[in-house]
Amino acid sequence: MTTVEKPGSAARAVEQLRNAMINGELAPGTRLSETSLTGPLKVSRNTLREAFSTLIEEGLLVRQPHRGVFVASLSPAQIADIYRVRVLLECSALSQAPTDPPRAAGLRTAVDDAGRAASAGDWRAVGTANMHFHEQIVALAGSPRLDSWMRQLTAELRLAFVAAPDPEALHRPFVAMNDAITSTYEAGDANRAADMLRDYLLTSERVVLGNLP
Amino acid sequence: MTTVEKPGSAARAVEQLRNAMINGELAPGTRLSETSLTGPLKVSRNTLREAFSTLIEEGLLVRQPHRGVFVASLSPAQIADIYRVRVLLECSALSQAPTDPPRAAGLRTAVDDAGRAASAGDWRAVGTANMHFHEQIVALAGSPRLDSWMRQLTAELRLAFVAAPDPEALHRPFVAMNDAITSTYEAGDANRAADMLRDYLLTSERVVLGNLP
DNA sequence: TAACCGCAGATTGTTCAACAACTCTTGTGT
DNA sequence: ACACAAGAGTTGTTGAACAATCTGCGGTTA
Repeated sequence: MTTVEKPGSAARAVEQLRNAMINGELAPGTRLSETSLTGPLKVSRNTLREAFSTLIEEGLLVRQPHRGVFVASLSPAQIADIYRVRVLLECSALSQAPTDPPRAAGLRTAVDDAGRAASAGDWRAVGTANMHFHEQIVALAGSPRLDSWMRQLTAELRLAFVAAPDPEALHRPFVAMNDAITSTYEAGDANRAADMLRDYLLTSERVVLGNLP
Repeated sequence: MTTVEKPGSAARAVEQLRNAMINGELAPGTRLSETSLTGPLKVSRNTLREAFSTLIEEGLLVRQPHRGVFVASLSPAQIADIYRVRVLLECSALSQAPTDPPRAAGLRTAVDDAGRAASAGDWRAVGTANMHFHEQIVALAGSPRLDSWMRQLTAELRLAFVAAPDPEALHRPFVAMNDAITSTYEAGDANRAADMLRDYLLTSERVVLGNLP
């Protein structure tokens, strides 16, 4: 007996808002008026506020009391903090992970997805696949909690991506690196793969900070 | 001009519920009926639901759709996961932290608080001080995000504490270890302190798992 | 002119009442 | 004993209302 996963109005509103932010339709800093969103989303103000609450907890929205909720915009310091945490989580997960084919499969499919999207020139899809790749790295640790936190990190980072003027420069360089890291891990040298990943992340941080508006 | 931090009804309800859970007045597994809580908390159902949302995101409550919200009860697997993450976060933060007196001060005050509470026989306060000690360890990393996550971990762990039959056995052994770890860190040997901390945590995990109801 | 003040107008925070959708229990029939 | 339908109770969602707070505009004063 499989649970049917009925969405529910609030969950649907959360999903729509999250997608709108990730797709760049809601730029960081945008103010989300309660009354003017009840129409398009077809939900009541109370339900909308509940949706806001969960997105605020996820860090995608920010509430300024009595002024409204805004799409979060990451400061350089916050981005640096995210990368500090990423280095910690991802390198630990990768270096301590035993090398076994089933676990490597998740990495490989993410790498392939990124390659296909890059060939098609769809840089937003490349970004999505890249983030999925890093989520798979953390998944090597086998901790549901770390998985959840990592998803939150990637979601917030995408807010910085959509604000960037040059998506190709942001995602192009890392497709090959993903491949190299995965190959090294598949070859059994997890520690060397973790070292490559650390350099990767420091480079990525510079690129992202350099692409801020 | 300092912001006055007006609580707001929702935030006040969150605070009351959280305290009630940490103090053991709401045992894990308890069902929280919406209608029967609007009275004591003096808030409307909608506001109460907003409070539930934040506590659910914090992991202290669990929602079963159309059935209600329940005080979270940690399974042994979840506790093991929490400790896996704690080892990762705390040991990393401690080993990579430079030794300087202002940072050590936070640790030392938490240790002293625990010692005083232990002398007074107030084991719940000892547990609180212990958790504060570990939050201070993570604070050595200087990452607001890790601080936030660590607070969440300690809050959830307290749910396991209140369900334990013997609080003294749960907290007594670790006061001295806190002191030893802090002294080692103050002496400049952060790596050795991190090793001690790892053993500490593995011991603590066994104690907590052994004290499950 | 420029700075300050106060007053509408709009928006958020919170409450209340109602109804739909769903779950659990109870009682009935076979 | 088992299946099933009716009922009661709870959650999910909506809409309207009011208080508290912020914003922007216009007027006053130096």
